[in-house]
Amino acid sequence: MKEYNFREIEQKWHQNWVANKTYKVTEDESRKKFYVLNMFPYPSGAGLHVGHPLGYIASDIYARFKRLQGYNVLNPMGYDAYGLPAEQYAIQTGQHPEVTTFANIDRYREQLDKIGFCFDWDREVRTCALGYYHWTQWAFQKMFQSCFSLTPLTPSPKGEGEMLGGKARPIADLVAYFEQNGTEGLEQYGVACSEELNFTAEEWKAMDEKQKSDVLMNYRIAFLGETMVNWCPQLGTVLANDEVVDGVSVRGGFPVEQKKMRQWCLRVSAYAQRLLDGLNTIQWSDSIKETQKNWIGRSEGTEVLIKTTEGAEFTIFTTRADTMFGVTFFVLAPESELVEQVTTADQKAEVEKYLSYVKSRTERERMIDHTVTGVFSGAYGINPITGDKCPIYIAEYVLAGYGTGAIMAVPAHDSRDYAFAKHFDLPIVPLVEGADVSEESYDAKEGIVTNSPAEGKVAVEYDGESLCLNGKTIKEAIAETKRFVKAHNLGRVKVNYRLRDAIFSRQRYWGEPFPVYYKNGIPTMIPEECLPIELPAVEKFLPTETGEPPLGNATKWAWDEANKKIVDNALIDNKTVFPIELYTMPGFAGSSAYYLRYMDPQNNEALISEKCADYWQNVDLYVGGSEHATGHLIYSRFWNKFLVDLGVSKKEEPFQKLVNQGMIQGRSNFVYRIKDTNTFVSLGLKDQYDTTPIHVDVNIVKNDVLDTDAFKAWRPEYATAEFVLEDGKYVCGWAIEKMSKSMFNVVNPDMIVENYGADTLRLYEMFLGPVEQSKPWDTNGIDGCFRFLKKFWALYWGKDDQLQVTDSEPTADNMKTLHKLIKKVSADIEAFSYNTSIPAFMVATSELAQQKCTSKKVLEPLAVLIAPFAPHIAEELWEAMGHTTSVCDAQWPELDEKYLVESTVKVGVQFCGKVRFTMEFAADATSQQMIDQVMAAEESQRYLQDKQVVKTIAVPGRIVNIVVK
RNA sequence: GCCCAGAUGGUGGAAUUGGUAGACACGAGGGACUUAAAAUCCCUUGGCCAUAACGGCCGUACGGGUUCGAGUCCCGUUCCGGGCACCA
Repeated sequence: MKEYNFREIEQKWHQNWVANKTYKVTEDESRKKFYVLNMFPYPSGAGLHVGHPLGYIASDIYARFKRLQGYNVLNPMGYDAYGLPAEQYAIQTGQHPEVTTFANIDRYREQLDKIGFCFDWDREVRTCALGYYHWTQWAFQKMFQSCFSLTPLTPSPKGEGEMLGGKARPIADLVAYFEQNGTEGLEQYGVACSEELNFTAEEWKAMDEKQKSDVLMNYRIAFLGETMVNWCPQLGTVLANDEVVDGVSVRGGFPVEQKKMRQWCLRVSAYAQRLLDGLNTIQWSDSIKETQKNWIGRSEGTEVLIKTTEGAEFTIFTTRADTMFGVTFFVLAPESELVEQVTTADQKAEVEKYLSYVKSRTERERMIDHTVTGVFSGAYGINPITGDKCPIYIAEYVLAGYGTGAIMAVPAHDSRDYAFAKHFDLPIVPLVEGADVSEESYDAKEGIVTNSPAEGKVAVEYDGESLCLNGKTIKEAIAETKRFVKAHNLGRVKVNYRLRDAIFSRQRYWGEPFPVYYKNGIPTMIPEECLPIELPAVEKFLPTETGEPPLGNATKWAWDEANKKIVDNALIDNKTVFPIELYTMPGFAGSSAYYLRYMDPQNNEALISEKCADYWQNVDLYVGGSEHATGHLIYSRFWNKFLVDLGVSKKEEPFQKLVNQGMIQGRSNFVYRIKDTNTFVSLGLKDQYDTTPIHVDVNIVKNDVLDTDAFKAWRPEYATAEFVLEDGKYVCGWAIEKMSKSMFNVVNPDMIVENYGADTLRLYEMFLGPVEQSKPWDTNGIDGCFRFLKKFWALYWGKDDQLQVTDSEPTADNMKTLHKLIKKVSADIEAFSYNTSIPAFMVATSELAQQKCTSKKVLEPLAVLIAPFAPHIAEELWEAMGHTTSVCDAQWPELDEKYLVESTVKVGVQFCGKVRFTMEFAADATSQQMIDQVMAAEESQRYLQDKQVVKTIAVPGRIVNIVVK
């Protein structure tokens, strides 16, 4: 029989695919499109390990399957090429990050090519390529030139249907509005802003350029904002919220502090509602939708205006409007501007002391340490519902960044307020029937409201009406209070989101430069036709001595406005030549719209052409890790929605279906050295000695048995190692850990491909378990898949290297095996459960081998079925069977149920719910026929003896159960 | 604290969605072929009891429940993983 020479086969087909451009994709209106995408990798210096290709293989199978079904499949790949590691390497070595990045990309490409993916490499994108980041810069400028409002600021000519949740509009519309009305009446349009401003049309017209620029910044979607940012001193840059976990940076784990800085931001918060609503229209896992919902954090509540006895006023936000009668104090956030307005003269010293204490605490300390602290402001607020005067406190448990930075405290029904009240000995007034608040607060949102108002008391009257909530459920009480507050103008119903605007600038070198220059302090866009603005060369990649970002080292980084070009810094005169922005964009800038660029990667006129956008629409299947849930997957959705508003992107949601592949963990091996010796003891005997476990390279261990010679050669200090063996073998211990160099548990795909071939690797990665599940890599099982491919190969080859595929008619058994497989595999791929298809292939292969099937009518479709999983072997067999075109262009075999119809079925016969034996029934037997047959059967008699039949249950084709007593 | 997902042999994992639990693979044990090794093939492999043979009982983290019948549905508990977290 002809040997399965995978090395020869795979090399042959790699060359063939390149030569024939087998995976080239073009827009083809005559065929339905299907867009499969993987999260593109950051090309790190370590290269790919066996975990990386998991998602690529899964989506490659899907892409190949869809192509076989006749779809025009887009399955591209590229590189998220800007990033910290390359920059840090550059700082250490002076090597330009582009050099290391390109070297890493080449290595990635080489590794990827070995695995046989059907990527169309002509569509490759790199975020650091000029032709690519052109459009990142362009999108930023469009965001700068846009504001966001719920309804159009100009009457729309056709009264077009408005997008629920608002959309981006030209900032010019807002300027026109200001010219006419100032800010008057603006609130009814729902314009997203950093803070609410008030001016008249005259005041607007009287403003100078700088003032107008500052006002508009308040509304732009990409804006320069003075905000609290996550500053990481060790990294020398600010970070977005999703880049900080537990007060330290995700990359490097360095402490992060809060700092007020002027930074570029994206008004992601404006899209909060659309981001939330969109989740209902996409096929993502519940857990990731949940994560995004939490991150967006919508809460519906009420804002109420509170006046102080001193005449100041502030607004509080509450989701529990029903508890207005239980308010016993108010609390302001220490960072809030209200503190200054409210604090009385005689409490000023105390308050200042407290504020400096709060300032001294780091974000991390505040997060971990929840002890009750606070100070009395000296002022009292008047509860507009009850008329009661309650003290106003300042305390760090109230956050400035959420709601209005001020709350009403209801200690009876909020655990935080409760702790505060206990500490400062403030009254606690319960409002829910049966609630016991002597030990803790009653936070639950269920129960009947009482004590609102208390017996014998009457709430404040407005227009002859006063609020009474007694006897209502909490839900009803909330609704009633909202109505009352609104009706009497005491406040308004308000929705708040936890989602913050994204900080969009970084103090780094290796990122997209901003196409912005500063014209006498006014940030100004470099004209669109002058884009892209190329990242300038610098000598050093560190910040400058004066603390400016690395781009401050660039000598040619000034904008000549008249000549529209970049010139030497020396020419800056702030009349015609101006300095350019020194910040660069963050990592998520380039990765937010890359899926669109794949549709039309070479286009220099636009991000994508209208034609390509219309054809490819959005990603049908997106595969990637769930760790991007609150980062990339939010930013991308935001960015896409903005581009939809611009008319560039065609679908509200960029990724219709999302599959999160699990992480591949490492399986480490250990040897046990007897203390103070160079002798190693096998796992089973180690307890007899005093040993230290030592990580050993998993590549010199097979099935947990150490190759002792390889071990001696591994490191010089082990050259003289001695072993205490069990059964003549050295057995290693093992543990599941992260795959990393330091644990010597990294398994490289190249090695697997070298030893077993790409097809075996692909099969085995899928066989390991569900794609979505995290699991340890264990090379041990791979032999099973390799053996299977050899058996599969053997189906086609007879003696003397001759193909044994004949034109003979297939038997009924042959067809049954084939169609069972078609049914199973088609359903599995569609459901992304490849791990169960491979066993199906194994079973079918051994069945066909047993049947001695040689019929072309079976073996041809079989080769097509395996093509998505093991494309090389499929191509080889396809060619051997006389085809001159690629198996990729074959037709996915159609299922014919008629081969699966059984004349008889085997059914378990139960007595009293327990299966006692199996019986054959006619496939179309009715329940009654089955029961009759069971009753008459000889086997049944022992269970029926002396007993009475109580009940009979039969499901045709499934089960018969006789209950006896 | 709140929300989400999960727990099945020595191991990775199947189970037509309420109908013969443990497919398939690894590992282990036994055997065949071979001078030998590799490769290949065959048998056994959840636990306990039993046997010349048939067979029986227990078993899907734990405790209850619904049902003729539960790995699957419901209630409670434990453990592991993920998200959010002074968000009012």
